[in-house]
Amino acid sequence: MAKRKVGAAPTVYDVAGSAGVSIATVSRAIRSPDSVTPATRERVEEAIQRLGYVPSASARALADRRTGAYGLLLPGFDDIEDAVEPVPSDGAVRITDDRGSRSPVGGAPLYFDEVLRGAEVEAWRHGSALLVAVRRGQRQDISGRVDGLAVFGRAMSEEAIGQVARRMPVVLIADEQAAPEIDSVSVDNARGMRAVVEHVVGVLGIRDLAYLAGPKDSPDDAVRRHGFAEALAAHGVDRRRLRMRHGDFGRARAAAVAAELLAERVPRALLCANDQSALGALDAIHAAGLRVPEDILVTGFDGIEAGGYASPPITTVRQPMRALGGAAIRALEARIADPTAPPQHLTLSVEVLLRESCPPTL
Amino acid sequence: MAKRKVGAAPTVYDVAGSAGVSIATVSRAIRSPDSVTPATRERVEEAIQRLGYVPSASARALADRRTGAYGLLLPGFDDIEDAVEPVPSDGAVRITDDRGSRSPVGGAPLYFDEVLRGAEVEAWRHGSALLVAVRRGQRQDISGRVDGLAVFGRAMSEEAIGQVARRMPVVLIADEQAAPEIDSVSVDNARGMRAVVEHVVGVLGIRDLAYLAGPKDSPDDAVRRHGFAEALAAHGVDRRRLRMRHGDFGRARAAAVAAELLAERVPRALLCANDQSALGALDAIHAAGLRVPEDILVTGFDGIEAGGYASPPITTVRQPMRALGGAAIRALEARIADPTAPPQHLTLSVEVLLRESCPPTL
DNA sequence: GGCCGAAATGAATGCGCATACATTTGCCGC
DNA sequence: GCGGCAAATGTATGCGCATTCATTTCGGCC
Repeated sequence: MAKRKVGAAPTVYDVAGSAGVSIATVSRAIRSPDSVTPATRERVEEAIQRLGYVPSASARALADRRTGAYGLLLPGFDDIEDAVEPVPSDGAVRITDDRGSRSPVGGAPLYFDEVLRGAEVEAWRHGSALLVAVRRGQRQDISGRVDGLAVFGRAMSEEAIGQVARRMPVVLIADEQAAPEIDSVSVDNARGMRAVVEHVVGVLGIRDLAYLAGPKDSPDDAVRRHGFAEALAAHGVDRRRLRMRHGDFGRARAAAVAAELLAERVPRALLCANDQSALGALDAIHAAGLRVPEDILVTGFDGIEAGGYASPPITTVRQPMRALGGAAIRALEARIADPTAPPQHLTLSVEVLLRESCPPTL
Repeated sequence: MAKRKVGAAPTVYDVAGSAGVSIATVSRAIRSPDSVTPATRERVEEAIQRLGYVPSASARALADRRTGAYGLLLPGFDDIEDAVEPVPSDGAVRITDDRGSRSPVGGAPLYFDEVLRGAEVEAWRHGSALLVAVRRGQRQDISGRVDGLAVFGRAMSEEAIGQVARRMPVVLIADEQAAPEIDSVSVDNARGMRAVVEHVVGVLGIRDLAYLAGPKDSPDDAVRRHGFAEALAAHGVDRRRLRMRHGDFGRARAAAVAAELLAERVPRALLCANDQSALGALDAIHAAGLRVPEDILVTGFDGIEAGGYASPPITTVRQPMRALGGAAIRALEARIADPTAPPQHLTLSVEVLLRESCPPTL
């Protein structure tokens, strides 16, 4: 057994010594097994096993001039910025009456989980690792750690994106209004929303709609709003009859805004820019003593899990989250393979899920 | 401006040349600004700005002998293994009647998202990055990329964990039955479940219970089951009157199992090992035409978002997911700081959220 | 058996950074 | 104005690996 400092991870040198070959041979046995005699290869592999050798990704990255990792930048939320103090169990279990509160446990939309998994699987398929970062300030430190960066819409300022894009491939996720020269993958928000409106207006024949939009600075929201407007126009619905309010994509705010809107007058259908808003709208509707779908129809957008458990379950537009994450990584890989190709903008198709809050027929 | 190959990322050498100093000074200006004259520091910083220099994490890791990254290993699920083919939008939007299906959109529990964020925040607070991997085979390749690994319960075989633990700190998340010599962080499953039973039996005075457990090989489930049994014993409830069935922590299976159980006889309360199971139980209960909580009480465990949106909202035990992730990273940091300390096993406290499915009083 | 070319292997170098050690600069007091 | 010392800066080396180029080994063939 080769001598090496205990505690330190074994290196190629240890393996080489142990197998009685040079480090070059060890390296080759790993990277291009065919370029090495079967006999020596076996000796090397045996030594690797024996020592429990694992190549240092850092050294490899340095020599290769690529890190073998991609970064995924998720949006942060105010309450996410702070570390949460872990409370060790002291034996007591707090018991809380949580009836009526229905507070979202995390506060943050949990739907990034799916995107993350999609991205991770694709990255590893390609032999790369996935680094995750949550937006916080403008840290671009990750750019020194990865070969490419997938950025969620609004997770990074345009300026910061431009900075990073100068030194490595960047792909924008779910941000259709992105700079046209930067690759992007998104879902077909406009068509999704249009399909919903088509259903409500075209199929159900309802012309008395209201729209609960997202924040004014959200690109997603802008696109959905646009799809909404298009469909209305196509059906000759008077824009002036349409009432629209802006929320913040959050449930609480949506409930407040919806309440105002209902107090004014109850529309036959309330279309919401996302599921969280739709859940908020339901809160307000229930509070007003109205029934869904009898008195008012509600639709959401995103396909979050909770939407299917609401009462009634919310008609929504399901986004292919997993595929979105995978597509983002593929876009990075493609960009690395051909840095000179024109910018790619991939749009994934969505699916309308008709549920009780806005059924197939009335 | 210093000459450098275009396209290549600038290095310390470029910065040094541009600022008219040596690379050592550049390095110091970055790492320990105080050890450098304010004047030179400014020159260096200016050059860094000008060139858009970002240190190579790989080179730094090599020199430092630490990567500055932690790994988080999430459990994978069968359907996660495969990459999802992105479907480009062809203009058509599929419209599906999704009434009654209530299919979870992703299939996978989305609650890792919270843990991930907790871990990421804590890691970055410490100046480290977070690498995410999804279980798939036994790949320990990540061990060459990180300084420590946080492993979710069941995300890795015991043997593989032992392997990795030989070369770097490992902390187990939510796996209380873990090898005692490996650090772990978990939530107080036993006390949480016990508190629920205390409420049902002690406060509500119900003695006719059934338990819908998770998979037999789940450590989490074992612990919850144990807490359940303890509380029963404490209240002198006859174990033989208790009916228990094993599910798989999934909703569909739970619905099937619960249906069997109900067909046999309807208990006054059905306690479930997790929220997904409780949702499944609700499905079966509704299908059987029973009312919750009038005919039967239901409780879950985990505090997933959907539980709060169910009809009725499900009483559950909320786990501090975010804190759990943060605590895992802290444990790694502590272990790195003192490799010789005895194994630490941190248990975070949980909270019972009483909601309509099992209210504070009847 | 000896020669030649190809395959296998080894030696040496660089990737970008941190740092130990060497050198220079600056400052103080006399 | 100079010695002496501390602070500032520079030089050189190694981190672990991939890879180029040099060297050795092996086969085939005459």
